[in-house]
Amino acid sequence: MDDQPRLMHSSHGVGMAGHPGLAQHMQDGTGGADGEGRKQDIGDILQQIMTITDQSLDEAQARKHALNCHRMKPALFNVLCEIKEKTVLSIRGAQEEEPPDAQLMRLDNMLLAEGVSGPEKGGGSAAAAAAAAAAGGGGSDNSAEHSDYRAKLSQIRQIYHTELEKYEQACNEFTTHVMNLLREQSRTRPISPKEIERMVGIIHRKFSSIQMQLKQSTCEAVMILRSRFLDARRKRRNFNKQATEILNEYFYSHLSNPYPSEEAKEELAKKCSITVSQVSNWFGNKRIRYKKNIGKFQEEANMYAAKTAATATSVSTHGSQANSPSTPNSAGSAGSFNMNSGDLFMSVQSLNGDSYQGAQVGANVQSQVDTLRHVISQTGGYSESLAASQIYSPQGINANGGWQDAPTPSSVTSPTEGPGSVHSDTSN
DNA sequence: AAGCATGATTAAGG
DNA sequence: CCTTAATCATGCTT
Repeated sequence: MDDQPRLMHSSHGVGMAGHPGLAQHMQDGTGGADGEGRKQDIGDILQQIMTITDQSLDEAQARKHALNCHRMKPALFNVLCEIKEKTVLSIRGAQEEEPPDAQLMRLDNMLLAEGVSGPEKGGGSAAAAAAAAAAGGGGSDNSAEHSDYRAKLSQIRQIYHTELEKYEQACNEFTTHVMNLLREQSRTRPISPKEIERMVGIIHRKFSSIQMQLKQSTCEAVMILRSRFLDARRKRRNFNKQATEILNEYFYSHLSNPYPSEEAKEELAKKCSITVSQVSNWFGNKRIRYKKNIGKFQEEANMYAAKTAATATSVSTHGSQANSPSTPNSAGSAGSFNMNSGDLFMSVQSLNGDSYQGAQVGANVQSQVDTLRHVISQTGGYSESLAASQIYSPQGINANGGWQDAPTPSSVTSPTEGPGSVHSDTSN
């Protein structure tokens, strides 16, 4: 429409030069009395049709008008109608229904599942959650990566929607345009509503194939984003120091049974701002690595044991005020434990042997026991290596490597080499 | 760059 | 589904 002037301008001269006087000839309507004349007339018309593309628009318009006014027109129209009647059946038979495209359905489903084509705002976060669930295990991850992912997804979503809208609009425009054309043409040639319908169908199909491309590329983009997101998850980042501290604290204060319950995991996860599955991972790794090389973790164990022991004792002595993570005087308390480590060890043993199976109170006691034992082992390590090794070996880990069904600590194993060979690496 | 530390993943077992 | 044990892949330190 916009380029009408351009078209007119460019082809004006050609049209006029190419067919001088044709219109005038038409309008004159030469004598229809004899067959010769009629034949020639039709020949002219055909010629005109064949060369119609060479004409400029206004010229064509004029011609069209002339044609409409031509006295032969109704007859010609009728003939065309007859021909049409005969052919329309075959046309209709050729193009009927189309099976719902499986590919398109897949794409639609995926886009819906990704939240790209779903409802407005909730879609993005839902997709992120879905991705998280697919990636990890469950639970909502609360991190920057997520928001990043979500932002990118919504960006994709936005592009998708604007493009889709554009296509839809273009499709509608084109359809109405074609329909107008057809309607106009229906004055000159027979066009049934069915035909228009069919045309519209064709247009829609064409556009929907374009839309499918859009959907496909959107899907691809989402997949890429997602895989990158998953890679980013796989690409580990160390937990921050505080989180590690909390986890270690729990681990070493539950050393005889370092299997946090679901609730405990949740709480740890919350405290460390990581997911529950990350907590599980951490404990899994920690257990296995600790068990594999207890000696290596000795120092760490002592540290955390002393720390929690200090807080624990401060709790038990001072009653309520407890949770200052910065333990006041870990060294001092360790020193004081050093004095009567033997007694404590005895009591620890008896406690450990009797009371920790199952009950919550037992577990509580047990954690204290663990803590104390660590402190003892630490002090023992400093004073006498043999005691330390004896104390250390029965950490609930039996010879088989089991943690739960550890035998009573009194059955101290330890041919010199056990995990208890502390003296060598405490200096490290 | 090498080597260790560490979070995540996977296979196997219960 | 949870655990262990092995392994991967990366981060950090040396």
